Amino acid sequence: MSTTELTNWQSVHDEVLRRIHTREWKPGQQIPKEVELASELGCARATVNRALRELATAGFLDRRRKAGTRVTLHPVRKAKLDIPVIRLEIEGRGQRYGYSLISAERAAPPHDICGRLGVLPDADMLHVTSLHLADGKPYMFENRWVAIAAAPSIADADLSIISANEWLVLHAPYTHGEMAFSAIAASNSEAEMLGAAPHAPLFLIERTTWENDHGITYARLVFAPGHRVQSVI
Amino acid sequence: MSTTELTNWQSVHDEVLRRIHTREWKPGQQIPKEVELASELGCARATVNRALRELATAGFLDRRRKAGTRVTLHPVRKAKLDIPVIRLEIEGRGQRYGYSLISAERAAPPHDICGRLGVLPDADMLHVTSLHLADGKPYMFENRWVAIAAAPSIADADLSIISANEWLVLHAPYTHGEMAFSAIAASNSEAEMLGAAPHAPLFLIERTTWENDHGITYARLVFAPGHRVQSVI
DNA sequence: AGGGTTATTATGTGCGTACATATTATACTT
DNA sequence: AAGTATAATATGTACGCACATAATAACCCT
Repeated sequence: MSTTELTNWQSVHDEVLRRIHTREWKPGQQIPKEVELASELGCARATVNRALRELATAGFLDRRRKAGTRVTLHPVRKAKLDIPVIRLEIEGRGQRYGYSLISAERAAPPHDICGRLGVLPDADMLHVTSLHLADGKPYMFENRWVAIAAAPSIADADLSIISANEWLVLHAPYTHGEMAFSAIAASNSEAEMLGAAPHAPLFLIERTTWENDHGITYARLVFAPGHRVQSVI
Repeated sequence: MSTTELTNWQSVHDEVLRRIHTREWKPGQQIPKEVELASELGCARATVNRALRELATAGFLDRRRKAGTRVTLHPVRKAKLDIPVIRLEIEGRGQRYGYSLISAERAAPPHDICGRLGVLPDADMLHVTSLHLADGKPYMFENRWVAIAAAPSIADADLSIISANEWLVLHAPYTHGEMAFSAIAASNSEAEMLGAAPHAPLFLIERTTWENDHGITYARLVFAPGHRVQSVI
């Protein structure tokens, strides 16, 4: 055994992943316990623990106290999807960002918004619609409802300069949220706004955010034709 | 200072997150160094380190050696998206899973597939099309190319029983992959297959997977109308 | 000033020990 | 046989220490 010692958690991580990929350890199979691996690889148990922990959160391993560690049977792969502010998303692609406010008015929320955000039908809300541009061309149409109670100072913000999207990120951080992707047919107004044919297939993102079970905002983001959301696995 | 001591990393994590949310520590601001926080909260530096590390990977903090730790200015929120095998996705929703193979034949790959997977135009590939059903109704149409060199034994698999999707997960684990979401108009054949109107907006997922820069498979998954992909932020 | 070298410093990580906790296996009771 | 208390065990984590590493600050020389 002239095995070079793996004394850092990264190399242990890689070695374990290698054994999983080469099927040396098969799906469902139990792998050696931490102390055994530690002595085999020539490092401390804490180091092995760190490596296996990362692999478990990544979905490659199932770990349970006393029961030990085994290779995940059906590895539920997790796609990681970065969600920057729209402006940074566009600028990051080397394009020029543009923004134009279409409307901003206080109004009572329609019924479905109440349900989504968990607010009362007579709540004081801000309804904002705007268009985001990339290199001068329509990129995304934003239709957003904001609970003013959750972010009072947005009433004073000049939303013709900074988008509600970006204002909220800066001033009303959320604790958690939901996001849903789907495909819709362009309505007449959306088609006109985004320069698409009527009934053209458009990519839709719906985003709802809360701060401690207190609804902040619901946004309906309709993208120009051809939009792709990409992600690494 | 009768502060109760936070002696586990979870509580330190929560406390730091609280200070970020309450704006006690503002975006861009530098937070106390690990040793200071440790003595303030009454725990070891390693404990603080663990908590801050998790917050950094979650995107709330920016950490750099010597420069210290500061609250992220534009928190790039990360959407986590679980990608189970289609069968489990459907069964997990309490529906009955069905599967029917449409075609499976060896063929030379079209030009665009070569580019995506990085294989030669004369490569030996398997072209599989199939339909996945939920409660007997069309759910998703799968159009897949598999590099036989990357998974030779798939030539012997009975793809009328197990879907190529599931077979590959079990027998040809990948090291990394790409996934793209978009909206398309249903082609005539897709419309018929999925029970949709021609040109109806359909949700499309394209998935490409590699094993160590060696292309394995490219899949084009077209979903029945109304499909939504949901994710938590 | 300018450019390059050297100290300083905050985070990153490894190690050994100790104890906590969840879960399983075993022994025991009825 | 069934249920219940008890022991055994693998992982989870806290701690203190040491050293590695990267980035900045200070210094020095010309």
